[in-house]
Amino acid sequence: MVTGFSQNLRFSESFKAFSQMRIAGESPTQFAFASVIRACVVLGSVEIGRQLHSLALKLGLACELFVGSNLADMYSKCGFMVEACKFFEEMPSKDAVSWTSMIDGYAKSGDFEAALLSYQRMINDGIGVDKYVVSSALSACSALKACQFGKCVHSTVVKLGLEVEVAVGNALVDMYSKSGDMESALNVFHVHPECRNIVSYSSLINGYVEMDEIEKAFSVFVDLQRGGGVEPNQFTFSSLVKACANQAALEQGIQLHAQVIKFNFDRDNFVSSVLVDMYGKCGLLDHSIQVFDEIANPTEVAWNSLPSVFAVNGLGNDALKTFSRMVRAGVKPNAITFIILLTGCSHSGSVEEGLTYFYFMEKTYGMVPRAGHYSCVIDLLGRAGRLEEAEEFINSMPMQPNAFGWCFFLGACTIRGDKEGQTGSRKWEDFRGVRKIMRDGSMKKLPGYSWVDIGNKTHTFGAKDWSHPQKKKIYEKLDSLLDQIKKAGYVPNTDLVLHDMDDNSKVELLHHHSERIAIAFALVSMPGKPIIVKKNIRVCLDCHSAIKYISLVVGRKIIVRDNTRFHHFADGLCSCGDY
DNA sequence: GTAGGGTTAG
Repeated sequence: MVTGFSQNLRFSESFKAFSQMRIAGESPTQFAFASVIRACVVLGSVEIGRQLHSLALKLGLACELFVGSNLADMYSKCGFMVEACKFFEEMPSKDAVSWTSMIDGYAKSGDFEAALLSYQRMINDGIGVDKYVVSSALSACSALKACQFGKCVHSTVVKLGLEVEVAVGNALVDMYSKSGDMESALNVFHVHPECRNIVSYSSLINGYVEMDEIEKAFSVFVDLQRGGGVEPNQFTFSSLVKACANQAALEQGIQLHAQVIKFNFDRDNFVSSVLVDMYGKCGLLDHSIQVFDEIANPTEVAWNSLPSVFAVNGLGNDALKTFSRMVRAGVKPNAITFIILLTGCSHSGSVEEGLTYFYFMEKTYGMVPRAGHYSCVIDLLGRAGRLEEAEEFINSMPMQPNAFGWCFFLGACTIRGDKEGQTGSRKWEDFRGVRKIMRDGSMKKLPGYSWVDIGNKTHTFGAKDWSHPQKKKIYEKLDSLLDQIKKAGYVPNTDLVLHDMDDNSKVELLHHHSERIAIAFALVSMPGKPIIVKKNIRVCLDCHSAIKYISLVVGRKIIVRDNTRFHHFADGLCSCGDY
């Protein structure tokens, strides 16, 4: 805050000095020009920048290297890439600094391919790279997870001996972490101790969090404080709290929250947003609301985190109310806001309301719905059993549904017993595209597993490979539960098992889904208390039905948090209303 | 004059 203010003051002074220079009739040097142009970037004023540009043209200084580079940088940093590019192309001589401005400008505007193309062009033009250029290029590689390109940049870095530069080392660690190549990330980290600082530590942590390697993320955190003697910062905490949100690891989440307060990062919007998310995903809505209410000026992301936890907990109405609050607060919703609202409506079965929001986003906010929004509408109609309308909707779409859209539609068809014949062969033709998208990695296909916390220990159960000291007892419990729920009216639904096998084996496989194993374990080891089971993928329809019966026959409250939402089972019913 | 890490979604 103070730095920002004094910086602004400094730049106001530089404007003043520049005007006095003009009034006195002295002609400014290209360096004086460069410094006032930089002031425009800090003050975010492209208007003054444009005036300086025309003045520079008048004085014949616009072609000077320093003035030119700074003008290109000014346009790109203010987000005017078209003008930056036009000006840059006309510059008679370009150096590493002016190229860096362009590479960085493209990266900041989200066009990472253009950033890397610029880097390539620069090399082809024979301009020597420096630490600034490679850092910018590596950061574009990170965003694209372009590990191959990143490795080429890495070899250039090694050739020029730039790895000892802290920012370059950090950029390398981050590039490998984001590409999921943790081995290479660790390698850079270990080979260059001079690059071990809070930035590279945070990149490593974040890499592990993205790979769902939570324990490794936490061990880096411990190492950072103990061995590294480095203080964690807001970046470190936002990654770690996110890990807790992903895993619904409440105990660790609470401990991190305490440290966030201790280190004074509780005013950071990033950290607060993810704390709201973490508490919501652990089922503690009151805590989410409390953390949110303490945020002084919530950004649109912070605003989004609240309705999203309402939505996953099946409170679609509260999500919509929060949206109204957001609008009243004068915060402009973004594309994700509408995904959240549509999801909330879809999970609570509010079809008409959802459709209203879908049309409202374009009419009122001029936001053109993307494939993701269309997918939500497919889900909205599909879950409500309005399959024909869903199909009409798909046919009326200006683009092909994405993988989510197809999965929602096919899921709804399966649940409603609408099989291939009725769905139409054309659709199944298109469905092949889904597999392709899944192979591309834009959708994760994970092996399913469940986990349950008993005391301070987390017990994990996979569908096939798992071992547990109390395995025998758990299987006995599972068998007796199956008998009990069958007597209560449960009928196994084997339609959902895609594997080609006989029906008995299918029942067996369903019966041993990880969430049921986890519930059986919780029942034998934790009498009396409500059971909270967490699962990394969606609960299947058969398990959903089985758990309803289990809650009935054992008379216990069972909460299952899957990857999309919470299911509160009690007395043979679920809070999701089977949506 | 130019450079490095984090948040919300299906």
